[in-house]
Amino acid sequence: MATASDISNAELVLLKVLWQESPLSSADIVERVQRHEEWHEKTIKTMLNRLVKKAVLSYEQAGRKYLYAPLISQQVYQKQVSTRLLDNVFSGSVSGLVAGFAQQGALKSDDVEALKSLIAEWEKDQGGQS
Amino acid sequence: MATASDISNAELVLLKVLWQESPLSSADIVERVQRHEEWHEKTIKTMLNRLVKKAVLSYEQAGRKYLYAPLISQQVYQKQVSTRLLDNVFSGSVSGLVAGFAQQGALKSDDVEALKSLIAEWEKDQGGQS
DNA sequence: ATATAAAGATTACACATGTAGTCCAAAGGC
DNA sequence: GCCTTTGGACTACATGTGTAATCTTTATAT
Repeated sequence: MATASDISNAELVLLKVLWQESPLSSADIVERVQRHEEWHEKTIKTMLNRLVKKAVLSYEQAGRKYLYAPLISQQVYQKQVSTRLLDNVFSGSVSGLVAGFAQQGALKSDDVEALKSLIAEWEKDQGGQS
Repeated sequence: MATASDISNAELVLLKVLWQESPLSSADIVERVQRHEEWHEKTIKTMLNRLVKKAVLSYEQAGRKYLYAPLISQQVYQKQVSTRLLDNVFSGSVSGLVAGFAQQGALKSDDVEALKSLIAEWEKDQGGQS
């Protein structure tokens, strides 16, 4: 099974494209990737191949082309990498993680509103559950 | 300058030891690392060497030994990796990141209390600044 | 039909990383 | 003083990753 730690930074770029829209042909992927990265077409195709081998992407044949699609969802990926960061670097402390962002001024007012809702949710569950 | 992305997972283990206590001799580092990891002494010494070359660690000579110390603080490291995760995987949305944890039940009541304080701080600053 | 272009498969190569082994010099034990 | 151990330096080697070029098989344009 494909785990997020098997996905390199460069590969993540392709995955992001496919999270936005899939399935896509390699030509489409190349075109979209090249909007932001100066990567050679051959490079991108190599990465597509490796991602298929790693079972991160699937493909279906359409004529003589392949149409690629992600086998791992963005949600699952996000969960995996953020959990690893949390455990590995912040000893499991969510607030420690957020505190860093607060210091850097990375907290936007939208974030704060969303955090308040999350906290309210959490407290409701807590009341119901405990 | 040493940036957090130059530090591999295995190397991070050594760095964590030195964040707890430094400077330490290689023998001490080996001993502490081996409390948790089954790594050969030679392996650990190779990594020490590489970390020095990468300017992640410094050393001072003490007789015929070296005493190693981190050149990057845990705070700076945490900031770098969490910012990279945030930008790269969550498009800069702190609340998106936290929402994932909330779903997984990774939020502890300590975290929630700490988050409330952070929010209160943030709102105070906001009032003063805007 | 033939030459060319396009898709994917295969091969290439340098640098990073995990995982040690070997070499050499200094320190200590006896 | 000689042998063994210990510290660090250097060497080794497989696998992963970034970055393509070449090969092979069609499809297509003329």
